[in-house]
Amino acid sequence: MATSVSFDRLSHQPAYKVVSEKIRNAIVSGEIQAGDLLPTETDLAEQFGVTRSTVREAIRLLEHGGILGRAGRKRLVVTLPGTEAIGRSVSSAMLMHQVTFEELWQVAMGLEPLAGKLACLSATTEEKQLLADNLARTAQVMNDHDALLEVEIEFHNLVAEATHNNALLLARAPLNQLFYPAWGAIIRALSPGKRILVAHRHVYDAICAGDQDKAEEWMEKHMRDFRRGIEMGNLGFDQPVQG
Amino acid sequence: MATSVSFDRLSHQPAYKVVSEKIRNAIVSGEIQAGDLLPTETDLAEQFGVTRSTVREAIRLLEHGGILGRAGRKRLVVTLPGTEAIGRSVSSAMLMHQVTFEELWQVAMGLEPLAGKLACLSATTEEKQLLADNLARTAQVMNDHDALLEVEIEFHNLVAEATHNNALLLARAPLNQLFYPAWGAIIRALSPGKRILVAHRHVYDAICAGDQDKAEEWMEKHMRDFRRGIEMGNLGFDQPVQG
DNA sequence: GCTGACATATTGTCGGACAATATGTCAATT
DNA sequence: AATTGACATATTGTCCGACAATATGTCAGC
Repeated sequence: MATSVSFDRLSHQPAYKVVSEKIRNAIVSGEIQAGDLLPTETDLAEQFGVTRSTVREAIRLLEHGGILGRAGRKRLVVTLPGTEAIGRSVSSAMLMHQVTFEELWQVAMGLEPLAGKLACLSATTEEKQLLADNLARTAQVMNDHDALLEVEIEFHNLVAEATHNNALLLARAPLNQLFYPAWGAIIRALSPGKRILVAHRHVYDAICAGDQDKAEEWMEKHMRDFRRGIEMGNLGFDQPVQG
Repeated sequence: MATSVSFDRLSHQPAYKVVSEKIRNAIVSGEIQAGDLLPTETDLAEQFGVTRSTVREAIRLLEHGGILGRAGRKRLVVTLPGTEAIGRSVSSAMLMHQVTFEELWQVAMGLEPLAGKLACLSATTEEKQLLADNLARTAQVMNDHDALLEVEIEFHNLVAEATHNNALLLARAPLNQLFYPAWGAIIRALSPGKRILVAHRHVYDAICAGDQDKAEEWMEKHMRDFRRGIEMGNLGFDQPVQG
């Protein structure tokens, strides 16, 4: 017979990918710190023994993940991928997967109450103050739909940040992004300023009092309101979210 | 006075970014379906009126997000970014943010029990069968650490898939990836095969019975075991996760 | 010390070139 | 008829060199 030996499928990775991986490793392993400037393209090209074009392609590969950013729109800088970068890429994936409001909401029901609960444990006085400021502004703009949307989103972000849990922040970033337009539609359709303010106030009180159960419970109520809002506004709860 | 008019800060986006955005839009908006072949680089260059190098950089930008993949290592194909692609990019972000086990675990405590609960509503008989198969294999390999790790991870993935909630799948992908090594360490240190099997079995039973509360509860117990494992194994519960 | 002029460095874009490899075509062979 | 082989073609990966636009640094002059 002929097939006595079998060979591994040899993987001829393109150079730009190899270069990209090397740079990524140097970054993730901490060899290059966040905030450091990357060597110039010409330098990198020399070091790796490839052309500048190849280096450029490698860099683009990393740039989108938010690992690399520009400092003053020239030199590239190693950056911590923030929630925006992650939110963008994951939420566009969700869009392509035709995720429905219901699916999004279910995940948010897992994460937002959790955020409220955890915030009770770790919110600093500064963060509590920011929440208080937010509440005050909410009370003022209750009838201005656009402004209300802003403070509503901000409130949830503040609570999430108060958890000091980066994993949570990154996980909920895409949800945030996708809910944005939906919240806007609900607010315009139902003017739920009052209900929002009440729920937020309870969550805030709970956080200040360190009452985890109450924070969790009111966050949950708040999210259920959101769901009812979509249903009542006939915004298509089982429809794919729109970008 | 001089400042009667004010000019917008003109944003001179580099061409490769513009091209990348245009392609991305065409994809996300559904103008190009997943599975479609992208035009060749030369074509794109002509259409956009730029050089091939520029097009290539634009493509690299999208390639990393998993939106574009290769068909047979030549032509580029529009692809749905799967959980692997998302998992990779988000988990590397979490690594850079020095996320601790505790933070990860907290998020998992929000998502895994939720997955169990939702799976009760939507698991098909096929999926239940897959879970049953997994349980059978788990019983067999209980003392083989590597194999046990595999089936353990698989079980959680199967439950998550049984929810048919893409948002949930994408959100938990990075956690999965980061827990992997930790699970391995726990299993090697404590040989918790028995406890794992018991918990899995209860979750499975609950899913088959459609008992949401029970599924949620046992998933929670299972995750608490995981936490105790890290603590008992002295694996540094408040330490940053290692890649 | 600040300003402005100037040199320099770095990125963004272009154009062309070539090797390696898939893909398609078509005749020759069995 | 199906397979094989030879050949032309298309497409990607990589290289080179070039230039414009723009930050950045330097240094004289006020």
